Amino acid sequence: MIEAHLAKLRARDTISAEEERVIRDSLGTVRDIPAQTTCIRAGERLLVSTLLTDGLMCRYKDLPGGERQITELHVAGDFVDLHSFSLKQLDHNVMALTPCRVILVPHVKLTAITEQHPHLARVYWFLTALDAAIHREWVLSLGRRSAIERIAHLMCELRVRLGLIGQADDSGFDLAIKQSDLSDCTGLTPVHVNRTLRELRERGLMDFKGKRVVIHDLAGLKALAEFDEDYLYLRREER
Amino acid sequence: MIEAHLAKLRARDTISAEEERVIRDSLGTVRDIPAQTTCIRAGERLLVSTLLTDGLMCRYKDLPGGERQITELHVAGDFVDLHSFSLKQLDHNVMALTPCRVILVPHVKLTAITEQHPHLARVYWFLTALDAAIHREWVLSLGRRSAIERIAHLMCELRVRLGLIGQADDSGFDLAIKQSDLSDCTGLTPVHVNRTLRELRERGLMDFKGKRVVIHDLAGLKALAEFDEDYLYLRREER
DNA sequence: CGGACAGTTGACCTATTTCAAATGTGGTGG
DNA sequence: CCACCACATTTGAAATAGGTCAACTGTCCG
Repeated sequence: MIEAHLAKLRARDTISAEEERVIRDSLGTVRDIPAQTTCIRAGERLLVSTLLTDGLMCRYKDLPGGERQITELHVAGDFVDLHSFSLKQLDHNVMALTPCRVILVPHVKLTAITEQHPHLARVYWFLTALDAAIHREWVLSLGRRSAIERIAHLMCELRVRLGLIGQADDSGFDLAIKQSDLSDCTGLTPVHVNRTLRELRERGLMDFKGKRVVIHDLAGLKALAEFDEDYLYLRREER
Repeated sequence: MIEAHLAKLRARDTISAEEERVIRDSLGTVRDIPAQTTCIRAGERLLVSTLLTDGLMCRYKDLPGGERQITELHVAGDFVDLHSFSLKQLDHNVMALTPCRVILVPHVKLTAITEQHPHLARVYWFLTALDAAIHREWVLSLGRRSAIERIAHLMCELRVRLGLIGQADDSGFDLAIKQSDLSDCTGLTPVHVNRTLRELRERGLMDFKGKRVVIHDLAGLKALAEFDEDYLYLRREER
């Protein structure tokens, strides 16, 4: 059930059998969340963190006028709000984009990890630093990349992150979200996302149709996005 | 020398005398960095983290074409690359915007803190989560706010963060950066930043002239930016 | 079969960019 | 103290990427 999570960790550091046991002992309630459901709201007092085991979730913020901005997408194996352990309440909402399954991990268990398993604590600290690195890449995209570059870059990111858990390969991956969700990730309008996807199709790079991304020219897509996966910290290190 | 840093921590949690001593014992070399100097480059292997005690620094990423995007500004008291402790190398550069003084903190000292002072470790974990929260607010700005809103919002953020260390009040604060730096924060062109600053001045909200931000109408500025300081986590909590 | 909603397209609009030139401004050397 | 240089700021005019509005076309599901 947490294989994707362990795979994500083990791509970045060594997790001992003992540490794996500690992780498993920390797992609490399992919950299923229907698609399009906001499950955590900004400002709520939180006593658990949410580990996503199946489905696609997002974090988003919105403005009084109703504009929405997604700040990160989450795939299976991601701790969608590990940072709520430090923050106690979030500055953003969390929503299931597809039907999701999650495991709740009590903050008291995380506190115990910081007291008794410092290396594992550092690994989880790393995970939150990795989220921040992804945020920075999105800041760069939103600030300095064109519409087509932003979408191409996001697709490259998703391909790598889904690939880590065996849900993507060079030919593409399933992505059961709406074009308007994509527009909320990229700071564009749904209409312009639609036109830009057509452009990507017409350039022979990729096709997003029927909840699947089909990559026709991965090298070309990466080149357009100027994609450099260093920000995903895929190297194994002693953290 | 680290009073600003302690003030920043103590605005968010209780730091005991013992913990303060541990922090002081972790401090290494002091270094002065001239304005406009990049002191940390993406990809460098890092064994120390950098605590800023005086001046203004930024983290930035750039694209092959030369476009630059600043991902965060740092004021005195900030750990500009505490996350390098987890990440080992950065996905971005760090540059002094003004003449700066920093203290280097060896990662081995931080490791020791995670082994021996779990509460302090959680406080530092929190600091990196706070940086991520700031990143998310910037994602929202870049994705969904107009030029004038972005600049107004950034000024509101700086006023609060500088205020915490006694370097800003309701009337304004010193800000010794160029308009082009502001454009790199907000994803705009320097020309448009200039026009937008004029608009802010003409609306009687604020004036950025001679390296100082003079706020004429704080309430109006906040209203324009739809500024809500919750994302800066100013409440004291047991972390 | 119908209704709701996602995707698609066209025509027009505008915020921001681009390009280019003019005007400060602060520091340095003579 | 002044002249000059480099560089930041300011302004104008023209161009464009992306937004807005509105209609039409799937497509899925009850």
